[in-house]
Amino acid sequence: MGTKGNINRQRIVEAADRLFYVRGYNQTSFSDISDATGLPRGNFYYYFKTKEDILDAVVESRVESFSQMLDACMQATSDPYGRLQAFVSMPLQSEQVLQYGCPIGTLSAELGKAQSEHDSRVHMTAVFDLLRHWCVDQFVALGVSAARADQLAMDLLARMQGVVLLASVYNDRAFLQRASRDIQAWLETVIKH
Amino acid sequence: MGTKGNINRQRIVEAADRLFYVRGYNQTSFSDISDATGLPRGNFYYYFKTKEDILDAVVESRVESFSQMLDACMQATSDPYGRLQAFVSMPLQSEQVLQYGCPIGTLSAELGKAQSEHDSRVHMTAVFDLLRHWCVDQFVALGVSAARADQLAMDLLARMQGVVLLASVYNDRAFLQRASRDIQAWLETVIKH
DNA sequence: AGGGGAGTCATACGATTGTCCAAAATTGGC
DNA sequence: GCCAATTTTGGACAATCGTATGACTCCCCT
Repeated sequence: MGTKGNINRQRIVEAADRLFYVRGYNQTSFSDISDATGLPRGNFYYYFKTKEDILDAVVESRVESFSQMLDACMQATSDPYGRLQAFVSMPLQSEQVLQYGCPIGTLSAELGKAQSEHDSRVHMTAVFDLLRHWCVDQFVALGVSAARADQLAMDLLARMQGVVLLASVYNDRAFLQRASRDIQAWLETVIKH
Repeated sequence: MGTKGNINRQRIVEAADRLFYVRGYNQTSFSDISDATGLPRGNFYYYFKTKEDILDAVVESRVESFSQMLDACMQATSDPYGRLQAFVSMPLQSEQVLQYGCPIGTLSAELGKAQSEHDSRVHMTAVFDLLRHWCVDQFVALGVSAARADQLAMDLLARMQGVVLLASVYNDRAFLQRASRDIQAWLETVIKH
């Protein structure tokens, strides 16, 4: 197993991840990734047979990235309510969210459009499922029933997605902060049911 | 002024509108619009100098379309609260929302990505501004202060966007219906402040 | 030390992209 | 029914897209 090989593969995935986020998947060409990495285009096909394979690797990378962030929320406190609070405040700590929106939401919206063949929606539900199940776990730990916990998790994700979308459309940092506080306040009222 | 000219121009805009919604702006080619309309590609450039000009016309068309829908909400009842309820239930009546998401939200997410030159974000804020100001008017008519009305309008739009996004990601009609009812319930608690 | 696989690189392919143009066809005013 | 303006048409354009290939270099293993 080549050690340098995985290094280049990782560089490709990292550059593609950033470019897919900033410019979108369809608007990112192999030349763009080539320019960003310094690697010739022909080299990509040693690691990935097709562009969609790169997308798969990027999605996998984002799953890993969000998984680490959830771990950080877990280690912040042992209180499930505090963990959810930390989760809600997470978009506030990203500088790029206001410019390019949510990495999951915008990519899902893009891949939700009709392609020629593959229905890529399956990919992004994986990332959303990660967050969804984690939220369900927190709500269940707070004594909520499983069915109700799933409803609350969906509501929470929907509210965060909507807030980030509108904040990025209007480039409105103040709204992002205020709406995040409102979500946290809503969480508080929901817990003491 | 040619009468047939405007007919063809309208056909182009209608086909582009549908294709931009179903397949996305960047993924829609001139050939696609040509196939959908039966008009040769060369004819497009008599009415539009560039592809972005077609996008402008499509956005203008969507503004008109949403404006008519708001008028329908206005004529449904004279009660501002009932009008807002009708507005919230609007995504429920669209069959395609579950498949392709919100026509405004998804296009905004796509155009919010970094292009080479033009910052097209200005276009979509126009459509969101239409809904935003209309909601503000309804809240003000209910006796809410202007500043608070704008906050409520942003909250309402954000919640609807988030619900539609997650519902389309999971293709979950039941969630779309339940979450819409929750938004309407939230509206009720907000009004009697 | 040299054979072989892992990894790199330049180049090229056919298809498609947005753009443009110069005729042909159509139209309306007189 | 003629002429000028408007509209239509089909093809050509340079560029770029994702894909593919084959020769090249490097390094490890026996």
